[in-house]
Amino acid sequence: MSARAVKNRGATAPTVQDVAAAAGVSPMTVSRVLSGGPNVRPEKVQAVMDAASALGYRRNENARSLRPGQRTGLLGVVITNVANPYYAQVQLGVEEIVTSDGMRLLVGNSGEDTERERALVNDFIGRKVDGLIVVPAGGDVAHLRAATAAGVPLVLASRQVDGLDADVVLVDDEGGARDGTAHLLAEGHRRIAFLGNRLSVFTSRRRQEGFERAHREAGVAFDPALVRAGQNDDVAAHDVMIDLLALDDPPTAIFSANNRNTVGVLRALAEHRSAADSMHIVAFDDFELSSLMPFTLSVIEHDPRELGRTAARMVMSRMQADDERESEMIQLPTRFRR
Amino acid sequence: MSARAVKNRGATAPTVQDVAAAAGVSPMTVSRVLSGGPNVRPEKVQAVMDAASALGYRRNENARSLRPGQRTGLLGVVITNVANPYYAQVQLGVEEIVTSDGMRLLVGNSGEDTERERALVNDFIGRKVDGLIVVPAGGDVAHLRAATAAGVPLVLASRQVDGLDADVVLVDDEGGARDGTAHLLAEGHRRIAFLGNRLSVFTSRRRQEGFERAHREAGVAFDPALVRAGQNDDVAAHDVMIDLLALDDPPTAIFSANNRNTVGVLRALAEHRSAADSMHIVAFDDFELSSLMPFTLSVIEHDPRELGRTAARMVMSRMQADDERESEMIQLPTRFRR
DNA sequence: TTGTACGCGTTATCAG
DNA sequence: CTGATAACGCGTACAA
Repeated sequence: MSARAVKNRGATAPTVQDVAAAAGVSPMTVSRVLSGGPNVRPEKVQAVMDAASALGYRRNENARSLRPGQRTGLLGVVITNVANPYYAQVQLGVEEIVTSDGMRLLVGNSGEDTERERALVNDFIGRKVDGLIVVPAGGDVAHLRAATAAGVPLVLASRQVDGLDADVVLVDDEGGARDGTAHLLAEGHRRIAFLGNRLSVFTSRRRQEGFERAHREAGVAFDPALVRAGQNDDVAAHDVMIDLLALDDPPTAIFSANNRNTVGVLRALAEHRSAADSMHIVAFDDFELSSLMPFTLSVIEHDPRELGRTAARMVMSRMQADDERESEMIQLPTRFRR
Repeated sequence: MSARAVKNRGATAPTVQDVAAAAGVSPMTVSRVLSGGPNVRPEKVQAVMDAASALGYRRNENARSLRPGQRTGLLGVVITNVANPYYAQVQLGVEEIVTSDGMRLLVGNSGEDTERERALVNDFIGRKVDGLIVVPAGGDVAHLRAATAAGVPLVLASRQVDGLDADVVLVDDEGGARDGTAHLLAEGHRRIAFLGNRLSVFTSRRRQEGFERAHREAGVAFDPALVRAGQNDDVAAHDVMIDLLALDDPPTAIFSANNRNTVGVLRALAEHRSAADSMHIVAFDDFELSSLMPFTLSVIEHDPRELGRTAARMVMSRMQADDERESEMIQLPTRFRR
């Protein structure tokens, strides 16, 4: 059978009208049957079912959602970086929850770009999503405020945004970073480098605060020259790490604030085995096979999938028409693993 | 400002009508302006723009797509496992291409379950996606055939399906597996274990064929007791690997057919350091930090993101109304890295 | 250059 | 229990 034989490009999809005609009933009866509506004679139900499957009828969800009071069953998810395994897990957690209600995911990648995030959010609103889960890139939040104003339930994931009243689910960034740093300090390290994203990224700021708090609590001053915030990917982190190793007085331990930085740090250390042997690394975000790494590596674990699930539950609970609760904040725990 | 103050749950979103009224023109003029249509007096254009932004108007894409000849701008993507970093990359590649045309991704996770795949595909068709990219779970393909019959361009990614006439983009599974296995044989290994997914999974079958071909070409018989196909995740692979290590005559090398099995293999070897030291592992699918693993590990690399890009290009080129080409198959190369 | 009328596919309402 | 009618928001065809 050739491609041509089975294609059907021009053919318009069958509609309720077609099914109705084939079943010898009115479109309304078809609609009733397919929506599981009551009060239809069994024989007609059968006729409709037969006609529908014979014609390969599938309800046009877009037309359906046009009617007032109908949901689209779409959830918009805007993520800063889908390729980051961490966020892939978040996406999976979200899907896991909403799929049981027959909802579908409209997924967009912002690439940490506020402008792209704005475009995605606006597009999703235009597609009448029933809710939005956003990992905000930061910067201007007018589009997020607009979403809320448009009555679309919004949940922020991983990152909080100033001046925006919305539900948010976070990881205990500061506490986790504090614990990890405290561990290094307790081991006697006094020159601990910090590698993280730029300070405008919520999680990085919080993790840096935890790093600083641990120092304060231990009564140890940290060297600002060892604090490097601004690496968005592993390549940049690698270069910064090489820099640090070249210092006259290099760090004896590393605190890496996220998995992109960790990858760069480890790659750099692999090129400097001698330095690596005495180096203790504490990494925020666990990653697959981290325990097999040939380094002294401890991780601050947390559960991205659970974060996705939590965000999904929050947004779904907001979809109740009569929901009027104040916005809430949920913080998920971290766990230090030596 | 409290949550309540800014929410607007009941308010219906502004429509062309509202914008028209505010701008003092007819709805048609609004539509023209927003679609970039020609022949509208500049002052009215301005009035419409102002009114639209003042009201926070966003075109209802669902209503728009209802009109004949209009696209939804949606692309359905069905993946077997979003949490697998490999497929996360595929998703990213797809998005990268289609986003430049303003298209959005409807993403679903089938979890290797044909039934869930069917539900997703049917739902996506009902949402009038302009195209579909599916990593098929295998088994019954009636729903995929139905998609094609409904005129929805379909591209299979990673895996081929028998008896279905559709575009497909694959990795050179057999060639890659053959190369990797040949390398082990050339090194003198004679007892090479194979760990892969169940045989009904297209890629695993092809990779196993490559494994066997390399043996035939080298004139070496492989021990069927060392061929273990059926592990879907790293836990199962770990257990199988432990089994293999316990054999009286254990393998001296491992061929792992995918990244899930590789993770399990490495975890098991980490528990048996002595066995690990003499073991050479060849793994299909590269993974982050693979080069830092404290094992003799070679990988068969390929580019999942490029696979996603290719699939996206294929499906987009099929969206031309007059497309009548026969379906095609593109196979992406692999590269062996010692 | 601008406006009116209609229909896309669906379902709520109401009459029968 | 069933069907006719209308309307959801938008864009095309046609009229002005």
